[in-house]
Parts: sequence; C-alpha cells; structure tokens
Amino acid sequence: MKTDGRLARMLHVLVHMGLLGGRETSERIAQMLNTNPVVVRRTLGALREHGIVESEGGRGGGWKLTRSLDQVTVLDVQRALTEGPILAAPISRDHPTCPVERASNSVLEKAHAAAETQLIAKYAATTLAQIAKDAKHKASGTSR
Amino acid sequence: MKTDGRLARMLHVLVHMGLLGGRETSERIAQMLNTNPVVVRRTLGALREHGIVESEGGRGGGWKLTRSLDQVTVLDVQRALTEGPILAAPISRDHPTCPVERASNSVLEKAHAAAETQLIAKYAATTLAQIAKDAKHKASGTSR
DNA sequence: GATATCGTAACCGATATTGTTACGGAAGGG
DNA sequence: CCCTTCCGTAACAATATCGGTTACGATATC
Repeated sequence: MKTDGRLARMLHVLVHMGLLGGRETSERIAQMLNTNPVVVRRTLGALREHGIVESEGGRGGGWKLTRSLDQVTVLDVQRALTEGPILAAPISRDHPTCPVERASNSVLEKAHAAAETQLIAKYAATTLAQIAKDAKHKASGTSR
Repeated sequence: MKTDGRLARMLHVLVHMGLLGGRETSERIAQMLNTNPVVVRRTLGALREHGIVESEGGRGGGWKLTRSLDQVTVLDVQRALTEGPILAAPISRDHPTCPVERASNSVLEKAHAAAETQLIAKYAATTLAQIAKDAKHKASGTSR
C-alpha cells in the first residue's frame, strides 16, 4: 500500500523552517519536498488551523513557525494532520451481530490500541528540536 | 482510508470452521462473510500456501483447517496474508540525502518499530481457540 | 496598477482491496 | 461416459486516498 507521506514531509519541512528562522514561500518549500506549491499549501494549511504555522499572502508573504522547534512534538504535527486514531484496527463488519466476528474484532482492536499507545508515547516524546539535533549529527559524524 | 479487512475476515471464518469441525465450501464461507466465493478462494488460498488450511476440489470438496484452533495464532494468519511489516512507517523519500529528512524518517521508523513490536506480541499471544472462547462468552453472558 | 503570494476548486493518475463475471480443471455419482 | 459439484484463476469495474497539476481568485506590497 502506498503510505501517507504527509507527516514525514511536514517534519522535514518544519525542521528546515526552524533552522532557517525566517519566512518561506510555498515555492521554496515545494523544492525542499520535491513537489509543487499547491501540495504544500494544502498540507501546511492543516498545520495552520492548529496554530503550528502561520501564513501571509501578498508580496513578501509565506509561511512561518509560530513556536520554536523545542515546543512542537511529532504528535502535535500528527494531530494537526488527521484527527482520530493513527492506526486503524482492520476490523470486519460483515455480520455485526455474529459473536465470532465480534470476538475477532475485539482482539484486533485491543492489539491495535496497545500499539497506538506505544506510538503516541514515542511521538509525544520527540520534539522537532531533537530531530534538528539528530540531523546535525548525521550531517557530520557517523550516521549512528 | 479503507482498511484491509482480510485479517479480521480470516479470523472470523477460521474460528467458525474450527467450531463446525468439518469441511466447508467456498459458497458457505462466502455467506458467513457476506461476500462471494471468489473472494473466499483468493484469501483462503494465501492461508493454504502457509499450511493453515487445505482445499479439495470436486464433489464433496471444500476447505478444512489443518490444525486445531489452539495451534493457530493471529500472527500466523497475518503472516500468511502479507509478508513484511504490518505497520509501514510513513516515511518520505523526497531528498534521500538530506540529513533532515533522514533524521525525520529515522524517528518515525523507530516509533513504528516499537508499535509493531507491541502489535506482534499481542498477535502472537492470541490463538484462535481464545477467540472462540470469547465468542461463546459474548453469546451468553455480558459482553465484557 | 503590477507583481508576488496564498486559497481553493477541479481533475487525473497511481495503488490496494473488494466485488463480479467468466471459463477451465478436477473429483466423484449415476 | 456424462453430469454435477467443487476449486483455480484471469479479467475487469467500483471504491477510496494521496499526490500531482492546472486554473483562477483574493490579498498584500511595491
């Protein structure tokens, strides 16, 4: 399945924006992401609605972070992109009243809930500042 | 996104097959899953290749479990359906040499690996026999 | 007013699962 | 033998999501 690359792209570009410090246009950001400005506006628009970035139109406009990198977690970005569970439990709804189907779904839901808890903990514990620091390490020293 | 319901469907039908004990045709299984026989053959075919069920053609043919319910785990079924990771890390590949992209991807990969570990542990710890037992509970007493 | 930007709608393309039709092969009953 | 009951498989449409692209309007600065 084609994976949804929006979270990774947003982390990538937010860190760049934080390191550059100023305002960036959709055009420049699109080059960072190897895509085009409309995709950038679409995706950054979701972050704007959650107060992570702000935009200004007109000449000299563009996108800017509203907080410093150490005040944005991966989870913040994820929540801005999509509401609800990150990992959808792959349940079936063929015979909703069948006890066997209900028991199967229940097992899957609990397992995925545990995995999601793990995922959220990691996302919440990682700030963009840490990613920026890792990137500097990778750029110079050994990559692990 | 539309979730992949194959795992849930296979758990559902395998438990039914185990409880019924005999051989079932694709037609009857399709009725259990509220679908049609071709879908059943397609999906059960993957389980056959991994030795979980066996099939026979011709009159009196059909599908049968090769092991008892307590000897098949959810993980076995998952592995039969798809190889590789269950949770794909949603990484980006826009600029593979960019240290910032690499650092972002690395964070996501580690978080998803932790979540997948959790998921696999749950899948491996649950047998179809346990699901069958849960289903009997649900059918009679309170649902939890 | 000209120019640089964002905002947004509309559409196509790629991908994965599901549903469906169609046809062929195999096993067993009469 | 032929017929019925099965599975095996190919081929195609439908659906849903994300990504890419074009087009046009709104807005802020020069």
